[in-house]
Amino acid sequence: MKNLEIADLFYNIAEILEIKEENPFRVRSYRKVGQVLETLTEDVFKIYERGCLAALQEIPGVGEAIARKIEEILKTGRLEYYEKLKTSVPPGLVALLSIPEIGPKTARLLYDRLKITSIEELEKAIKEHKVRELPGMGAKTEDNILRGIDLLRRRKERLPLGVAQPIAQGIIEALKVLPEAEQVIYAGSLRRMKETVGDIDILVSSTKPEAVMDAFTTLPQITEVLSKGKTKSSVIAEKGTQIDVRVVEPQSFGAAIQYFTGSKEHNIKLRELAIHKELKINEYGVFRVKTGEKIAGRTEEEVYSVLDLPWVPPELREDRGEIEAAKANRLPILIEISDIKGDLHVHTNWSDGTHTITEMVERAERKGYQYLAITDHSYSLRIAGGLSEERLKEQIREIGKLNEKIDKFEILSGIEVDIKRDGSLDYSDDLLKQLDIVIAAIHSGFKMDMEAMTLRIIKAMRNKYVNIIAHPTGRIIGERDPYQVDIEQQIMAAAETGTFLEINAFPDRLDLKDIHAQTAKEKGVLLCLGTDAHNIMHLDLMFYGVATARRGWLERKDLLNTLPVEKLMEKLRQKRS
DNA sequence: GCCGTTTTCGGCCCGACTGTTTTCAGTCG
Repeated sequence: MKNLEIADLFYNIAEILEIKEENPFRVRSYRKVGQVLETLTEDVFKIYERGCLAALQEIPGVGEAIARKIEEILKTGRLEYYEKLKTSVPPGLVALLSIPEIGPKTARLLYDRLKITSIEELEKAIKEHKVRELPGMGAKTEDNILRGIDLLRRRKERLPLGVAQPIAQGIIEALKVLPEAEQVIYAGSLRRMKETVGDIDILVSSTKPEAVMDAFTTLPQITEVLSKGKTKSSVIAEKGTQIDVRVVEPQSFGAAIQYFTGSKEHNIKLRELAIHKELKINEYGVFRVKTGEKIAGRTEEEVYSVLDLPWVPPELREDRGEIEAAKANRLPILIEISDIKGDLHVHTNWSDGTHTITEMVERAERKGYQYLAITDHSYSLRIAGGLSEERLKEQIREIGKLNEKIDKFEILSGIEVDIKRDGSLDYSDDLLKQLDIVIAAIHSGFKMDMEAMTLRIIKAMRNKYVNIIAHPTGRIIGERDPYQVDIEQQIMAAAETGTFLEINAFPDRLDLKDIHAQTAKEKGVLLCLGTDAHNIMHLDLMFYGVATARRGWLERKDLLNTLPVEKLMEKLRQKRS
């Protein structure tokens, strides 16, 4: 079983235990292990091979009991404990938990009293008004559960960051004009720049919260109000997106941003730290337990500071070692958008882009870049107007002429060359040699098995003219899974051959993803950012690439295109010599 | 079930909203 499957298994255990009203901390332990396994870059099996149970117990949240369970899963492909546990609860009952409004207590009650074991049976019981007869239930609860079922059925996948961010921005603009609203900001996974966002959290500081709530719940883009209180409301807006708005007093704004930015795991760790210092953290501030005195809350920096920690950038707040790093004063100095000196993956109307080389260059200059790599598609990709050898030579000459005309800016002639099924490239080495930069990528034959795909890419890396592998796993978020490729081997091969790996900044891709970028950095691989722009507006997508790099703990030195042009050219030529 | 600059045992994050209650339990984030 793979990491994600094992994680799912532990999640299931947690849910069943919850229905059985087991010790909630035990439930949390299983859930925690699920979360950790999901974000682990190394295969659990490899960890186990390396050092058996002891190595497994190095994984945070894994103790002796769970290590033994993982061992059993790896050895036998199943877990006896889980198989037994499953039989103790009707299978449909766990599914009820996925309905918003229904938690373990309600699920249990529905089963004990009405023998309900599926969503369909629950619907039927509600229509017969049987649920309202149960203790603690009423007509309104029945309505809410029905609405929950409806919500579940039309619930969308998590939104890609590139979709959620503009929606949030729109709401923020609308709230900012309110005279009652002082500061407005998005928090949650959006502020942490996670690649997908479940719902949008917005935070407002105001001394008149009710006025803000009234205005928010009546905005034109809102289609449904789920709940509305004095300081907190939830609504459904464009594309079925849930938006939660929370209002706090200005003197608590910092504590509230910290609290609502999360992640949950990060915050739990912080609060545990606070307890050791006899402090209590909530969304209103940091308080002394004994006296109730408030000692921080206006800014986020204050909150971290009273815990003797430096401020932690939101992109790092995933409980993946950032608190330990902060304690030791070893937080990375994350790359900023202003560190980016140029875009290294750009298409023009020579292939499937919409704008000319000149138009792209002008836009890049206006963004303050020092260089731009023109990397149109290669011949195999006919559908995208891939360049023939002749056309590419022509483009090289054209770029040469343009470079003579401009000052203080360098246009790099490049290509996004297709890696063919056998790992060979679309053009001869003689032609590749004439380019400043060669990006290699896979655009066809996605369905190869892992071994073949990995070899295919590694073979391309061994070509001394290939500088960069573009979108190394080929995923399209929410649409296409990554191709089967051994990412660890790919990273090792990149280190060995002096090839760079791209973080494709296009928000549907973000490929490499955060945790893989981090692994690459740790293995000494240099990464580079490219927007894959097909028009001038796309050059602005660099924002999302930088966010992904930051989530991967990358610093300026870890990225190719933070270098000034001379150093960049030097790096690009290194592999050839 | 995990974990340790209080601890190898006894803790384990915190509050808003809702609906059903007459003071609170359940759910959610």
